[in-house]
Order: sequence, then C-alpha cells, then structure tokens
Amino acid sequence: MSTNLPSPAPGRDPIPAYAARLNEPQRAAVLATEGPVLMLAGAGTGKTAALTARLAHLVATRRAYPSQILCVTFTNKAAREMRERVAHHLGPGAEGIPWLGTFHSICAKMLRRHAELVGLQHNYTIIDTDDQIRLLKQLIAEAELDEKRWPARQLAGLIDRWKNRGLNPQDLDAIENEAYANGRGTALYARYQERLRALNACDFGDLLLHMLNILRQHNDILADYQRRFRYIMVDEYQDTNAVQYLWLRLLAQQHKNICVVGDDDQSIYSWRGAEVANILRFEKDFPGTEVIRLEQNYRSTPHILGAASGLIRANSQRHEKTLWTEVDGGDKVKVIGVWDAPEEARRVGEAIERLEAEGVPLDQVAILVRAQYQTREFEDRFIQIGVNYRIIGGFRFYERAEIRDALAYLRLVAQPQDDLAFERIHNQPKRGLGAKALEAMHSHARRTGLPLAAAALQLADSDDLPRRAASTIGGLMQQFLHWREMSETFSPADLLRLVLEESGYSAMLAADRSAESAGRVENLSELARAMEDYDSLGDFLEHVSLVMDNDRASDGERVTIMTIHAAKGLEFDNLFCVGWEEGVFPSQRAIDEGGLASLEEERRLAYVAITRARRRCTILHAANRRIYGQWTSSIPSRFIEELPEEHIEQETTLTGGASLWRANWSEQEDPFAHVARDRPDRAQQRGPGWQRALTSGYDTKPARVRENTRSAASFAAPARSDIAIGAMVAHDKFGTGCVIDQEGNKLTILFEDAGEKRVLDSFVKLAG
DNA sequence: AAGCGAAGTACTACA
DNA sequence: TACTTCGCTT
Repeated sequence: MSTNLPSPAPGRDPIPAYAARLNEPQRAAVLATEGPVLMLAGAGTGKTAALTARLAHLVATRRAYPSQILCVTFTNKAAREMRERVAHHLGPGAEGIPWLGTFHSICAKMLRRHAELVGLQHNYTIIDTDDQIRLLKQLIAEAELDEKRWPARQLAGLIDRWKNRGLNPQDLDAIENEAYANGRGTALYARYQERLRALNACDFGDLLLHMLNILRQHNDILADYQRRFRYIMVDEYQDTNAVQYLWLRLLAQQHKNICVVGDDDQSIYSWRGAEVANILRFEKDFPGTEVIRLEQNYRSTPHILGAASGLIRANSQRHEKTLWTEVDGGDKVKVIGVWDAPEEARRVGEAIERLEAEGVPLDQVAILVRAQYQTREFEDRFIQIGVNYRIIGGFRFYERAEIRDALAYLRLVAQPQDDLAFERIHNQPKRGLGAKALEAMHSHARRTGLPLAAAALQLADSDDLPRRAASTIGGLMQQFLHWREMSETFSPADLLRLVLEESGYSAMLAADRSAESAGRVENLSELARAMEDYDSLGDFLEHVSLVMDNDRASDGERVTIMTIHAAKGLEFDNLFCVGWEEGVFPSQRAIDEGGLASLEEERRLAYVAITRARRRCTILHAANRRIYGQWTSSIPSRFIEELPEEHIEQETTLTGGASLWRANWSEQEDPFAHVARDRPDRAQQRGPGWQRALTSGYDTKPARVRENTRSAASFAAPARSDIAIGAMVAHDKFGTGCVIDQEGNKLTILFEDAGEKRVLDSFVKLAG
C-alpha cells in the first residue's frame, strides 16, 4: 500500500491511502480530529483500522507531532499491533509514537521522571502479584493478625480495588476500613505503601495511582502534560477503571481532543475494576461529543451475527447497536447436547479431524471455555488422537520460578534496597542460609533501618552470627559488589550469564536430575537471549515486568484452546464454544452472587464468544461433568435458550433425538427460576453453589430431564452399603444426625445441631 | 534444614 | 480431583 502524505488534489478532497478502504463512519472517525469523539464500535467492525488510520491522519496532516499524541491500550499486544499498523501507514522514514502504549507502561515512563515526588527513586522496582502477597504476609504477621483468618490474598485484592478506584489510604472511609480484619485495613494499606517506598518499589496499581496523585498535586506538571498531549486516543474504553478515567480526564482538559473507542456489549472485566459507566457517561463528561457508530461487521456470517445479536438483546443496560453485514450465506450456529464432558471433547475432536481433512488450517480453529479447568478434557483428548493444540493462559514466561530467581538476582544488583529479591534468592541455590539466618538479618535490618542486603553485610563482620553463616553471607555480599561493578561494563545478557554461573544457580540446575530441569536451563538461556536487545539493565527490568507477554508466535498450525476472556479481540474461521451449561456458563458464582449485573456480564461474555467466529460456530453442552472431582449433572445454559431459533440448528446425542432440552423447557414459564432465585427453604443450606443448584433442581425439572440427572447420580461413586435412610450417623463438623435422603454417595442429613446438610458419605460414620 | 503429610481451596486476568 | 501451602517431624 502507498504511504504517501496527502497530496493536494484539485477539485475534491483527497482521500489518503490510509483512509481509502474505510467505510463512511470509519472515515468520519478519522476526520473528526477536533473535540471529543465517542466511537461505539461493535464486534468485528474494524475499530483498529479506524483508530490506526486516525493516528496516521493526525501525523500525516501535521496536526500534531508524534510526541504530542497520547494513545492508550490495555494490552501490549494491542499496542504492538497499533504501532505496526501506524508504521505501515506512515512509511519507513516516520518516527514512532513515543506515547503509544498500555496505561501501565505510559505511567511507568512518566513516573521515572517524577518519582521523587512520591518518595521513590527513578530506578524504582515494579513488583508483581507474587511479591505483593509475600510482602503483605509479612505485614499481616507484623500486625499480629492470623493469616488464616485474614488471608493476604484478600488484602491484596482490597488494596488493588482501592487503587483501581483512585483511593489512597487517607481516602478510605470507615466502611472501607471495616472490610479487612475488623477495621485494620486502612492501617495495613498505609503500612504497605510505606514499606514499598522503603523498598524503592511500587506495584502495578501504584503506577497509575502515583501518577494521578502527582498530576493532582502539581499543577505545573499537569499543565505541562496537558499542553503536550494535543490528541488523546483510548482503545477498549469500556474496560477503563476509575483511576484510568480520572487520569485521562485530567490530561484531556486542555485540548479536549479525546477520542475513545469501545463497545459496552463487550465489557467483561467489571470484576477487575472496569466501570462500564465510563463509556455510558462519556457524552456528559465531554459536552459536544461527536458519537460515531461502527455497525458494519466484516467478520461473521449473518447467522452468527444474528445469534449473537439476539442473545445480547436480553441485556438491559446498553447502548443500542445494530450490527449488519453485506456477507450472505453460511451455516446456522450449531448447538449440540452431549452426555458428558469426555463426549464433548470427543465430538469436538472428530469435528476438527473433519475440518483437517477438508484442508482447514488448524490455526483457524479455536475452542473457547469459560474457565481454565475445562481445557484439560480437550488436552487429554487431543493428545490421544494426535491433534496439535496450544493452550493460551496459565503460566507466563516470567512467572516461572527459575526466571523469577534470575530476575531477583538482577534486581538486587540493580537496586540494593530490593529486600523482596534478597529474600527470594538468599538461599537459592542452597547455601545453608536458613530461616534462622534470615531472621537475624531481618532483625538487624529493623534495628538499623537498613535494607536487608546492607544489614547482611554488617552482620557478616559482626560476631552475632555463627561463623559459618557469617562467612557465607559475607561471600554472597562480596559477589553482589562484584556483579554490581561488572554491570557497569557487561551487557545485561552477559551479566545474567555471569551471575548464573558464579552464584551456583547453573550448577544447581545441572545437578538436578528431575524432568523439569532441562526446561529450566532452556528458559534461562531464552531469558538471556531476550536480554540481548537491551543495553541497560534498568530498561530490561522494566520491560520484563511491564511488557513481556507470552503470546509467542504460533509455531505451526495448532488448534487454540483458551478462555473466552483471552479470546477477546481475536477471530477464528471455526469456533467451538463448549460447556454452555448452567453453573459453568453462566458460572455458579454469577448465578449465586452479584445478581442481575453479573448475569448480564456473563451474557456479554457469551456475546464476545460467539462473535469471535467468522464462518462456523458450534456450541456444546454436556449433561454431566466432573468439577473438582465431583460428578455434576447440569442443564443447558440459559444463553442457549436465548439464541434466536432461526439462527441455530440443534442436535443432541441424548435419548429422544432433537430438541429434547428445548422442548422440555418451553413448557416452563421460567425454566431458571429454581436456579436463579434464592428459595427460602434452601437459604440456610451451605456448600458449593453448584451443589445447591443441583439439589433444588431435582424437584422442579421436568420428568425426562430428571431421569438424566438420576442416572448421573448413579454414575457417581457407589453408595456405601452400610448406610440407609433413617440411619444415625456422626460427622466431624456437624455432630450426629439422621439420614433423610441418599443419592449415590451423597447424603442429606438432618443434624441435631447443624440442621439439614448434604454431605458425602465418606465424611460420616455410623453413630454407635 | 528439608522433606513429607495433611488440609484447605478452587472462575475469568491485564499490567 | 489436583494443586498449593503450611506445619511438624526427623
């Protein structure tokens, strides 16, 4: 494609190359450069094309220098894609866009300049969730709280949420304060921030919150950035949280040239702080907003689009959009009911083998699951039948233990105050510095106010430690001094190799004969390779914590298995949506807690799932599934019922042929009433939600469906022969009670003290 | 100091 | 079921 700047064409407005293939609304979005713009872009409507063309347009028409444009995305992948496409539009000579990136990487860059204003040094460390938890555990212990009762994870979650909402410790009200350990949340949050400052570190949430605080408190700095950013663009605006919103709003106040793009129907991250309200009220925040709707879909066939649109129509709170397509033809969305999860995997496997035989490349096939645990069934099956697959998600490269160990060494070289790094590697590889030695270093550090490493150095020269430990510590600290010296001249990659060698880490892996150790060695050399691109250790460390993602280029043709969340923004010719059952999708949590709002978010998730499909979409549901080792029987997802009849084609392998499920349901006024509503007689019942749904389902489901669930019960572990209805039994927690019902190995027991419970028979013994 | 057994717990995930 | 984490033992 030509990359010319717009050339003056007599008579008509010239259409530059980057806008040539856009439709009307897309072009309008490109040309609407001045003032606030809200781009409502439905699934598959080419919003990235519009956004990148707009960016290219701003630069090509010299409305702004690249350095005067702020362009924010949520993921590195999106940022990378945008950067590449803009470069393509503008040609090889053009400079990059320096302020194009994720919220976090842009804030990290800003914060390096202003770190001292929040009590940090410019070379601060960015800690990840793992470090965060370890630090909080220490603080919880320090506060003499029982970590069992008040888990660090919970506090970490709260602090994250506070930061997402832009709340500093002093901003918390009494109600927030009550949320953890009977009113000790605020103090712990404050203490955590204090510790981070002492470590010269911040967590992900801080990157944004610190910058927001700085912009709020320093008018000169704010004015500077406001002046600089003549144009602001934000991708996936429906996913912004409160801090991001406040930060953007501040920066946009000078020029008010802010263009946000999003789709409220694809808002699926409220649980991590995203506020759909941001996109719903944008027009109020920025009066005079031009609203542009992208509704022409270039991705899917009419049936797929029709099924998805019909489904999302069941939601109440949304910007109405009508997606349409010029494409016609294509198959209906296929809905298949099967007996159990293994059969589901078998069916999908067979379908994929057929596609393969037709010559469909496997990278155009994907399986979308609601939760990670569902991937296993497919993995097992695909190994068995020899289908190439890859699972997205799970562990990331830099979350692996050996990578984190290596990084901890490097962090400590770069930043001697990094106690968390020190704790991680002080005895890794084993050098005989155990809990006792660490405790001694800790207490000395506390006494003197020094970082751990510095305290360790002092202790090594004192008589407060056993001679052996002291000399080990002394030697280790000596090594760090040496490495720090070497870091001046060595490249980061060479430094890593040196450290791994001299610390004994490599030797430790070499001595390890376990199956994983070879992979670990390989991962570390890959880390070193990745470091070759950097000439400063600091740059690399920031990159690794902020930018390194694990979607490596797919090596060869493979079926992709992933969660729906991970699939957002992607598209596939052939799509399998599996596990569409009540309790799985929508998830039991969404049914039990969070009410209508979380159910609507699940529905948006279903919408996102279907709209990933280009040509063919198959939805499956199983009558029986093992979840956490328990056989569970389930009914098809309500979302299946909500798909418009004319766009789907049903099939079931269960007795009775077609539409067994559907026929049964149509007879009921509200087939989900028993699941969705909290019935008073069950309100007291404890235990996992799915079990509750199952129990209450028994007496309300139509006869034929009930038969299936009955068989499912007998499918479960065999019942104990020594227990019958009426038997008196004893349970460790609930005391003694009388068995009033028995289904397979599940007993319903009326306990003398605890009331009615459902328990597995393996947990009780006959009462003597 | 390290290994083992028991117990608790589990969705989704971006930096 | 399967994994992690903790605490106790040796």
